Amino acid sequence: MKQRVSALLREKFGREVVLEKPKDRSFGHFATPIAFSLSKELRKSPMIIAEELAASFDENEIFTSVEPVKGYLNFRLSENFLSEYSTWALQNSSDFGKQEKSERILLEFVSANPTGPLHIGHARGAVYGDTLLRLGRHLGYDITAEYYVNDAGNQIDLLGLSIQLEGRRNILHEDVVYPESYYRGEYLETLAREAVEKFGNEILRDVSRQKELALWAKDSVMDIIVKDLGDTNIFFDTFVNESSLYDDWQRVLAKMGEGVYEKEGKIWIASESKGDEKDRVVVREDHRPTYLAGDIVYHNQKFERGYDYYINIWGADHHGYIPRVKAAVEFLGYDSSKLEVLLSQMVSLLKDGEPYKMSKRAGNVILMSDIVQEIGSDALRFIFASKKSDTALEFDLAEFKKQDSSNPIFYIQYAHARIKTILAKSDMSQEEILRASLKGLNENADALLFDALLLPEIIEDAFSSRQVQKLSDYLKALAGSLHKFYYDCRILGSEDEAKLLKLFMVVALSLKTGLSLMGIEAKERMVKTED
RNA sequence: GCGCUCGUAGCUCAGCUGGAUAGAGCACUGGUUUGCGGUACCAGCGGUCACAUGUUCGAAUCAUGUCGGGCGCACCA
Repeated sequence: MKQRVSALLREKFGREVVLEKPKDRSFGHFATPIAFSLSKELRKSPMIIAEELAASFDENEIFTSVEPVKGYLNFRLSENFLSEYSTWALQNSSDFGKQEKSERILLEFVSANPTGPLHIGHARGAVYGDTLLRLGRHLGYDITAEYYVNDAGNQIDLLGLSIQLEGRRNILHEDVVYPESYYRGEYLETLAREAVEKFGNEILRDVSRQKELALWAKDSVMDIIVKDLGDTNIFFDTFVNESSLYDDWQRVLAKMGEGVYEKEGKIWIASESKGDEKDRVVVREDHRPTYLAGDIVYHNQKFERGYDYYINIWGADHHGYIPRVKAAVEFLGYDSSKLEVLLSQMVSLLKDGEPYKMSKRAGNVILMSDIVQEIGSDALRFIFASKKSDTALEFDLAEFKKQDSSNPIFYIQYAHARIKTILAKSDMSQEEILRASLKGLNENADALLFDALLLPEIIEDAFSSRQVQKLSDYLKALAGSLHKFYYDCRILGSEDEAKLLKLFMVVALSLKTGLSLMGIEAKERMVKTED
């Protein structure tokens, strides 16, 4: 809709025109402050320019009026245009808001180490990434969702050790001395039991078999992770194992040429020359590669696969890591501006106003699966997709268990269900409703229709700004408009029943499409559940 | 100390590529159709947009500085 308007104005004025939503709907559907920017070059007051511009519009199919107000140019869309657009949207419902972008994008997210189940922080990045993925695909981008599995290095050794400790203590009932760092959590005991079944008790005692144990266990851990993700409708196309990349290390090292050098028996990357704080070690004196080495090989492999654009979602505590990876990408001969790193900030949880208690059995970490069990996948996804990903977030679980308007996900679902219920109750057929024209609606109905038709713009904006909360904010507002309209206006039995039902269908289409882009299924009706 | 980031209503947060009177939800207070799901709706209360200076016709938005919070500053991932 906005695209059509922009295109028309661009043609008319010969330049990009800033289109905004008027503060007050009574001004019109769209507005532009273009007269302000023209006033300098034309040496005339914005108000006069606006008046002249407004007068220059002929009759056309899109606008019913163009009015100058205090220097702004306000546009009102014609009923005809809105009505036809609505009919088109309803007839092509699965295409609503779709576009034909063609870039190929590699989106890497979650990438949590295969050393334990996902916690609430991972969940946030996962939901953020998956929502972007859905938005991007809706816009036509060809996006690959990828998970990078850090299955090499210290953390894997630590996993083996941790399973042994847990098994020896809880299964073999031995006294164990805990080292400084090891993992904890209920899943370790489960893994230890499975290991004993598969390999026998010795696997828990033999220090030399830690690696073997860990390499077996990490696959089981990945199964847990994949299940946790699947339970919230998050699925990956590809998994890349760090361990599979190291064969390539010498070649990649050579490829970086001047970007790497030897000093003190180690190999360094000259990242400082690319804006990093200092140069970094990539291979230690004992020839073991550092974590960064793995990421360099991985990013090389990514770029060799030849995507148009690369997006990584990282925990915000890794933000200092961005310059060195970008430096490496440049040394490898690629354009680092094609790599965008988005950050997902920390999450703290409350329950009824009190800090959420972390269970010892979970290893003092709030597990994603526990929260999904408590409030459901829909609520979890909604919470994380409704706040800017890169600012710290605190939320109260209790708020999302309520079944009234204070709970946004409930509120939106209820709006959708209300429409479905009333459509089911009406005697009119789908065909009859679709045939109705949306012309001649009153002001409130017109406003509701316009709001519902804005979804495509919201999707585009949410994706291109990487701010997925714009979608949830929109859905909340649209649901609010619907509830209000419903309260004010009798639908069934009214003269305009067909029109109003059609209007409601457009609203339902937007709500349903928007929710599905958030990975949430729109409900046909609300069922009151006991807490 | 250095880097990044945030500071908007009592609370949780929008708004930030500069634009019309700064918004929403929660909380609190008071209301609502003898009608389609009241699981809803309406109204009220509440702000020096952390502070200062600058740029501009115009600043919550941009720049610089100050103060305050978070994160990072590994040959750990």
